[in-house]
Amino acid sequence: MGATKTEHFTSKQNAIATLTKALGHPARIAIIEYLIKVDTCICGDIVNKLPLAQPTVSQHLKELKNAGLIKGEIEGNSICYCIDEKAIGKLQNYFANITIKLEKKNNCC
Amino acid sequence: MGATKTEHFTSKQNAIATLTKALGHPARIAIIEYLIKVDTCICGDIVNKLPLAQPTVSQHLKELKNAGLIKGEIEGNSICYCIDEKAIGKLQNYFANITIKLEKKNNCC
DNA sequence: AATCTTTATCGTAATATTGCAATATTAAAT
DNA sequence: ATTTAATATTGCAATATTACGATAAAGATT
Repeated sequence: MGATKTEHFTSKQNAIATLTKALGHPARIAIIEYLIKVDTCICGDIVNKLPLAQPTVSQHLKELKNAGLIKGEIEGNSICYCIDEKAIGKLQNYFANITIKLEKKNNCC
Repeated sequence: MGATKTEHFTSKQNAIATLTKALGHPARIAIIEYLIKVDTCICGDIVNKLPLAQPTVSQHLKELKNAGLIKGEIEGNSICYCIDEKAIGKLQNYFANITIKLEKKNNCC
């Protein structure tokens, strides 16, 4: 095997898993953090900021985009990638909700 | 290759990526949600609640535990797994922080 | 138009993940 | 002491991910 059995889970569960999976790599966390740090969205130097080869960075960006975490357009020979607030919002909401539920719960461990 | 170059990223970035990676699978999301739903922590029937074979569930539980998202002990022939609030707290904090930073930022896309 | 600069894609090797059958383990129940 | 019931481990096949060199694409610069 090796393929995730997504069809057996709810669409909500798959949606969250898609987002968390996309963030499940330090390079992609670093990309997100860099996008937050820079003032504008134009960040053509993102490759130089990461300890990875250019094709690798490009691939990570693609995965973040596929997951809906970043949006952006190619602008000439530079690029404009931004964080998609909606995706981050979903995650924030999800974990805030879990936290609330955990507070009401009596964990034995 | 195929191995993540963790050594090139900060320990904070790796820490978050470890947590998100562990949640990057719908089965593990489903496990977390089930642990929240059940009243007590004793949830020996978790295998029956998931559309996966017992060894697969066991493996997912192990990964969640390795990532620090759940804690628990074996109690005889049943098991007591709980969510580790600290790990969820870290994630909640992380995304809440990003949300705040994004609000202050002017995204162009 | 030729060159430069930047990002994307292709191809591929190394490694990791997913899933499960078979088996082991471990403690409770009989 | 056996059996039962539940979880863990092992081994393995299928698939996915990670990383990068080589190359392509596409607009900017000269």
